[in-house]
Amino acid sequence: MPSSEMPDKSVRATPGRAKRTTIHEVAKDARVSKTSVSRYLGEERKLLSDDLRERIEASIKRLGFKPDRIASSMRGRRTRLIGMVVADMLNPYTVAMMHGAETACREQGYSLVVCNTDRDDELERRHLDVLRAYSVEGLIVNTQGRNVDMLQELSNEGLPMVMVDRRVSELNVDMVGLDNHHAVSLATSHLLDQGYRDILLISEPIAGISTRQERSNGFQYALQACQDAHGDIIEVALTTPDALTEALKHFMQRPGAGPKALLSANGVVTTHICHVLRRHDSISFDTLGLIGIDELDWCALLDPGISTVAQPTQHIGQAAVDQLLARLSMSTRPIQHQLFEGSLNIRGSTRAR
Amino acid sequence: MPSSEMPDKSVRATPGRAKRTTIHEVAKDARVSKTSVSRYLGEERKLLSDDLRERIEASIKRLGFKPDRIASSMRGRRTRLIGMVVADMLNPYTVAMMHGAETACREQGYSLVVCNTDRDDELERRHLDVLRAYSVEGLIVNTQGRNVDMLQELSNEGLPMVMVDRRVSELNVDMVGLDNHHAVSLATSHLLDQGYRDILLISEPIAGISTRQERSNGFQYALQACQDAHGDIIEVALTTPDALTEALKHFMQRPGAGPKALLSANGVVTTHICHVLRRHDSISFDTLGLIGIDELDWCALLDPGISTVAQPTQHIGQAAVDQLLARLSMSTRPIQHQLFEGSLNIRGSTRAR
DNA sequence: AAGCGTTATGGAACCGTTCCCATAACCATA
DNA sequence: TATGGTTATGGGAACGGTTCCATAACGCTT
Repeated sequence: MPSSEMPDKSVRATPGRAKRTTIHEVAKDARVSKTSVSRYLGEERKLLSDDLRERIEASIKRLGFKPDRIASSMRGRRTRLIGMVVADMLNPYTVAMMHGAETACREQGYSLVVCNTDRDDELERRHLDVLRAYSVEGLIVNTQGRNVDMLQELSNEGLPMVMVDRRVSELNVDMVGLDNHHAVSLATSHLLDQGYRDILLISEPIAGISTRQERSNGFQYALQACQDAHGDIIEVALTTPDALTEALKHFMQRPGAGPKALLSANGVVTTHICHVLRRHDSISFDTLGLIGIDELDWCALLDPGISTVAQPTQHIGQAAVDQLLARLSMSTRPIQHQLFEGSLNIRGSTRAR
Repeated sequence: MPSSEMPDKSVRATPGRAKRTTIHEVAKDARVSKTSVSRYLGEERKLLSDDLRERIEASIKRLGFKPDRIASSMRGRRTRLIGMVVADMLNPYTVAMMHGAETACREQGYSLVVCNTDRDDELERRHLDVLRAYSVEGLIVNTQGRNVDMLQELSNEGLPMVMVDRRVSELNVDMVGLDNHHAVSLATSHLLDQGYRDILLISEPIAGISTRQERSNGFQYALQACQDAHGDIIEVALTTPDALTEALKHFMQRPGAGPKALLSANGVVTTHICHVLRRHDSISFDTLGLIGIDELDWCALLDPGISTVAQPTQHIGQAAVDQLLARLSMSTRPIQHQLFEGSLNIRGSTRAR
């Protein structure tokens, strides 16, 4: 017998979903129809007579029945899943926001499917595809903003969506984030108050990301309050570490209008700045002020403390979920952009002398 | 007419899942049966003739059809979901591990449903219930270990499961984590090498959590290498901040066998220690050494640098997923505990003088 | 031309729920 | 007793796919 080459397809061992007690078996056990069991499970429980209710309850307990959410979402069309697409899962801001969102979801009976794009557009598309395929009931997006078409389409299909942290102007959906103008003006005026007169805003490449743009604009605006102050903005890609080093060196050497300070546009930038400073001199804020947007675990730790503007990150995540659920139950409500105010934490890094 | 009080049930606006193109419409459009379309989508594509294949492909493109994963998981029984239950989502270790897991999932076509228990047993149970209800194909658990019965049950039902970071001895499932004995011995010998002779291990309450127990045991074992060294272990609940402060004060004042050092059992503890130290003196490691398990963003930053034993956190997350998928395709393979080695980062905080 | 093994295709059952609709049971009113 | 209006219950289609099984179509032998 000639053995024909043929891949063995028989292995396919454990099936994904284990066989469990079904509503049908409960119905049989309780001598009622599956409709009644379904009623018991859902919001129509009050329609049932005491008799049926008790029998069903007993059977469910005896058989250890747990309803299958997947099956129920088939006809019922409610997956109770919320999708979340984030650009950078390792960013402390993102983490705290996720945490707030997860908590809010749980409290409302939803679960969160988290997707990380690592700032990759193609990955973002793929993730959106997947989330659509799972019929998530809503989408929280922290997007790079280069897949507007796709997001637009999803939104048009009726998928509730809320942008978080960043807004995409073409996208006509709810948004939750920081009042960047206020935050940056808080930071800038503080620096000016402390006597700094030559200020450098360090941002990641703006590249159409609203948050960065707004912080940049806000900075320029806030500077105008002080005639004799000079401000500059520099965009550095953190992927090329030397860029930041060079930028800082250049800033320090350049003759300025007065005491120098850095304004870091976000937490990741702050971290990088500190690493660069540490690598060259040991960190001292006698000759160079520093304030950053985003509070980090260690800002109070690094002697003499780094001043920050803190975002209410967990609230933001929570608010995103709230918005989503609000829209879910009232799709016609007006589009809403919900901005939170940052709060200033003054520490040693901005006590000029 | 007496108006009877009655809640308005009619609002129930947008349904969760939008109406989309179905396999049935594609079939009609391509003049084939839905079976053929299903074949095209699945792994039986090679069974189709070129003619059909092309027609189906064209129709799918024209109609913009995207298969519904929920529906396909009904009969097909593969949800392509992985559930992950973590004790503390804000812990940097957890975050990095999640990141590794998310990446691995995506690469294998799975999605991750993340649940945070905030170290609450009841919440853990609820989350497990939910994940079961979604028929996740596998479970990654970073558990408090007080719901063994439930985890056991899930595992018995055939749900592949892998514990991460912490092991629960009663649970006969795969595990991925750090070689704690090695890590702690790395740290301890380093301290001894540097001449520290009075060492305090600071841990969160052991409370049956394997990782903490192992680090504690490993510490005691490693100490034996040095006759004239003295070691102590203290468990502090970080929820009562003064406990740690008191413990440190007591340790510092007590007469010791020689130079004193702290060994922090994990990153969260390290953070707390630094905060306490900073609040009292300014941090200086001249009179007190410090090394921590878990590398943190800022350990290199805090002058003169905090020594650590770093875990390959992302690898751990990735390995957890790998294990899960391996078991998914071969349920009979032997239980495996996969331990990674930590790596020592020597910095100024352990250069005794 | 009949018989047989392959390959390509379709029909229909099925997965575990929800929901629409029909109907039985009951009470009140005419 | 007939009529009508509730209320409690069940039957079965539906959801959007997958999979089992039957069969048509096609060579290839004999």
